[in-house]
This record gives sequence, structure tokens and C-alpha cells, in this order.
Amino acid sequence: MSATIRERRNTAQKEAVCRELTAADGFISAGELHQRLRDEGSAVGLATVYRQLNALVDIGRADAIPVPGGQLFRACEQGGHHHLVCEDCGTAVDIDPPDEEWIRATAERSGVTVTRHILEVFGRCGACPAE
Amino acid sequence: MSATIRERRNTAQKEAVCRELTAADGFISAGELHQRLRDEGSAVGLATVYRQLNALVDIGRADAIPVPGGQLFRACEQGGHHHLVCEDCGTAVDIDPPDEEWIRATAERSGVTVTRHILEVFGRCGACPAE
DNA sequence: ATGCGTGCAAACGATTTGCAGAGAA
DNA sequence: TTCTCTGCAAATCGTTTGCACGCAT
Repeated sequence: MSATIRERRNTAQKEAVCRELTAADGFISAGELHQRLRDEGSAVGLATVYRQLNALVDIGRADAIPVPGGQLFRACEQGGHHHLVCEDCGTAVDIDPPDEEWIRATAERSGVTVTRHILEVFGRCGACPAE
Repeated sequence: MSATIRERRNTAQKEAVCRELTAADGFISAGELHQRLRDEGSAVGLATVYRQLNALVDIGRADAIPVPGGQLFRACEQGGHHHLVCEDCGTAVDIDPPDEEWIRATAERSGVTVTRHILEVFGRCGACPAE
């Protein structure tokens, strides 16, 4: 079991998924990404989208957060992930990082070495009707 | 659409699920909870476990957090969800709430009313081999 | 007795995987 | 040409739901 590095060929689909993920300014579901790709003209299979997305997560170029009914993906950014997500329209806004120090310190206190953290704040933005 | 309060009869299963959820000192999956119930002698159906769990979430007595491959439940606590998850063994530890004030203030500044927030900190706990 | 709650199994929706063909190196 | 990547569709897996019966009220 050698730490063989998987071959990585360049394909249009690979690039398409990567580009669309980056274009999506925030988290996006695999299905949604697939749909956008279609609309855009790139006929990429859903399975490929998933495979590509997972590959990106594996190599650390993307992050996945689980949500009820599936998961959302996002192009990786360094450091933690901090977003303000409107539960209604799905708009995600970046927010400034909070007490990163605090997080690390707390984790270490529990004997855990922090590798990454995600802060998701859900709410309803002003543009959306109040239910 | 009246705020009709659903009937709530007392049943052994209902109590069992509730008790087991409370007994679980942390997050637990529906399947795991179901298994424990079985081991304990309570023959509760998996569907019922789900129904009960969802009901508890609905009335705010439990919280569900989505994880890859499903969701985890936990007896409700006030405030947001904060845990420290070991990426290796999956152990989740509660951590004290950070700057809740900061979060709310930041959100409001963007015109967003916060409904809930989740802070996920990933790392590797001391009990797990360093890769 | 009446109607909610339960159990079973089928239904569902998201994600994964097997296999044969297409394209990158 | 060789071998990885893709597409399609079937297979999985967690979760939900329809239906008939039992039990709490």
C-alpha cells in the first residue's frame, strides 16, 4: 500500500466543475452545480460532478458541509469558513473571522489539534419575506 | 391555519426514545439510538425512532445536525451548536459558546436575523494516531 | 369506543459504484 | 496504444410515508 498519487488528467468536465464551483459565490449543492453546468452547455454527468467534487474535497481544494438532505460544496479558501447564510434565498455572505484564537485554545484544552473549522450562521436576510 | 397543538399521548416508545436521547451524552444517530433501544429490550421500530426524533426537533426539545451520510440528534440545549469533532474517530465534544454576541451583531449589520448557527471545529483528538 | 401512535415494508432522494466506451498522455 | 475519466443506470443508504392494527385516553 504505497502512497500512490492518483493520476490526474485534464478533462473539460473536470475544469467545468471546478470553474462552476468557484463561480458559485458560496455553497452549492451537487445537483444545483450539475444543473448550472447543463444550462451553461456543458453536458456533464451527475455522477462525474459528484466524483469531481469529492476529489476536490479529498485534495483539500474544496469543502463540503452537510445539510439536511445532502451536502453543499464550496471552493476551498484558506483558514476557516465563515458565512452568513439566508435560510430563505440561500444567499451567503462572508463575515469576518471571530475568535480564531479562542477556538484553537479551546480545542487544545480538549487535546484536539485543530485542522479546520466552519462557522455557519443561518438566518433570514432583509430582502426575504418574513415567512 | 390555527396554531393547533398536536395531540400527545404517552407511549412507552416515546418515553424510551426521549430517555435514550437524553442518556446519550452528546450527539447520536437515529440508527445508533434505535440499536441501543433494542439492546435495552425496548422493541421500538426504526420508523418510530425517526418520527419521535423529528417530533422532538419540531417542538424544540431536540436538535439535529447534518453530517455526511445522515444526521445526528441530541437533546436540546439552549443557544447554538458548538462542537469539536475529531476527523479520525468522529468523537464530538461540546465546547463553550464563543462570541454569540459578536455573531448576532455581525449578522444584524448585514440585515440578517439570526435563527441559528453552527460552529464546527475539526481536528484530531489525542486518542487518535497521528495518521 | 375513538383516534393517535406504531410497526412493517415500500417509497424516496441523495450519493456511490460497475462496466464499457471516449479521450488524454 | 494505454490507461484514466466519463456516462449511464443500477445499487446503496439514510430517512420518510402509506396502511392497518393496538393502545392511551
